Amino acid sequence: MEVLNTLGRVRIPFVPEHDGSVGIYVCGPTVQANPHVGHGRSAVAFDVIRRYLMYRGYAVTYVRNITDIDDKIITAANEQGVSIEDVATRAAERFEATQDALGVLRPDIEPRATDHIAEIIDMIGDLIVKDHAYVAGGDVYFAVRSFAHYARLSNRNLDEMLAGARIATGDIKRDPLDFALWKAAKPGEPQWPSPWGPGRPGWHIECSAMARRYLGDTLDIHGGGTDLIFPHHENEIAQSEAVTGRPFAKVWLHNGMVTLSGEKMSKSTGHFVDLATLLADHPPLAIRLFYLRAHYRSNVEFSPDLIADAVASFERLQSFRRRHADMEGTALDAGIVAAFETAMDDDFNTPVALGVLFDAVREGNRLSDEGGEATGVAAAVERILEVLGLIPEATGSDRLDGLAADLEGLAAELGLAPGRGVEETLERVIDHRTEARANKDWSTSDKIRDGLASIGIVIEDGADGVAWHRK
RNA sequence: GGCGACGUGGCCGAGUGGUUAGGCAGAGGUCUGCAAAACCUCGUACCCCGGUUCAAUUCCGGGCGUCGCCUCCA
Repeated sequence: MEVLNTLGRVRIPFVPEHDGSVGIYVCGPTVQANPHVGHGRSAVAFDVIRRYLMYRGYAVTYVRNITDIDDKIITAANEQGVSIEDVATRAAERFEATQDALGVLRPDIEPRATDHIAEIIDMIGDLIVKDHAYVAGGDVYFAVRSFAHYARLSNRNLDEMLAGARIATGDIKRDPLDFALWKAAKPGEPQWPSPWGPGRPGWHIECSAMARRYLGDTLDIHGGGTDLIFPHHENEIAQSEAVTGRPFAKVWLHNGMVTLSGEKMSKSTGHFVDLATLLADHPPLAIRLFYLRAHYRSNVEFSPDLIADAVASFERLQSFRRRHADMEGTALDAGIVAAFETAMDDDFNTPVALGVLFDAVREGNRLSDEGGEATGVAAAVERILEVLGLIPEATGSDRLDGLAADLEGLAAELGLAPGRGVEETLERVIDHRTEARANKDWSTSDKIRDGLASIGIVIEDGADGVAWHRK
């Protein structure tokens, strides 16, 4: 298995620190507002990486933080006249709802910054003792120049950065590039006691503290969006390595951005599409498929047409699964599985993996059309879909929940008594149509099909009977 | 300006020094009462200019263009 490490931009074999186990830390959201399509992309990218590592037999510990204290949360709370806990809790709930819908597995550990103030304070204290940080007023800053490897991840030159840096007037920092580890409390802001006076953590330190707490000094994989490379991940490296003297992460993986008419989606500019809305309007896993069509590292353009494209593509997979259900216990087609693994071993190349998947789908359908044995192919398809997280919850799409009244109405129109349950009512309606077809009463037959379609039930006449599914 | 990524058929999107990516859309066909689903066939694509090579979309150089980061950001 090979991955492209952002650090050094080199392809390297993936070898975890400890045999058989992998610790992953992914930067999660700052919970201040509703998630947009870009947040979903990042979550899905690392969810697939996690699932594939598990598939490959690693014991994965997946940590994704929630940053629940930050300037923007405070601003939002003040604007809405509620507490920061309210803002954070509500935003976190919405975030998790979208994650669930996208089929993103819950993290093994989901630490919150405000639950780790003690670890944060310890780490800052350590940095001061080691002369990598200094107190100024009630603030504490990291002294960037004290860390020789600073800016190695983003490949920047400190002096050139300085030339272009904003000069804040009256700055108490020793160097304009220094960043805050601890911010002195301002009136009306949430605060915690510390050796340097009451205050709150700066933005980057919580990730260093929490990653170390749960995964130790060296992470196998650290992930996040490309927009976090500088300064966030750069600062994490500086803080963590200055304390431990060990490499902070073996591998850095970064997902590309989602763009909208060519430009990055971004909360702050208002240039974004709300994720929950998108998920409500489409099969959520079709959105997941939309993300997976491009390699995780590239940027991906969003548009309604491209979503429609992904929905149609997803429907093809669904149709295949309906046709090839009940594959339990079947041996997987080895060639297909091997091709899938080759694709994923190559830096999690999901577009190629999807190519393998759709090749297999065509092959399976062809075999079935010819009356051949497609179970091995179908079982392999199912396995791949599982690893990619593209199998819908059984409880959702093909149940008749909520359609009882509609179906009974339809039955009544046809002069049929309702069945004992929705299923049976539908059965009676379909039987009635089958009878009509047998009598070549096409108008009745088509009317029933249209009626069912209008309540979201699709009828397909096949060689071996009538099949239905929900749209 | 610095750092990084990228320019592929109607759209999206992999990939390779010479041999089919894949998806969506489109055309024709098979099946079918019709429809849907499915299958078969069809598109000789690789920003421009040089260079290396028997051979370049793929390697090298230059140009043009797009995007990301350099400030909060997945």
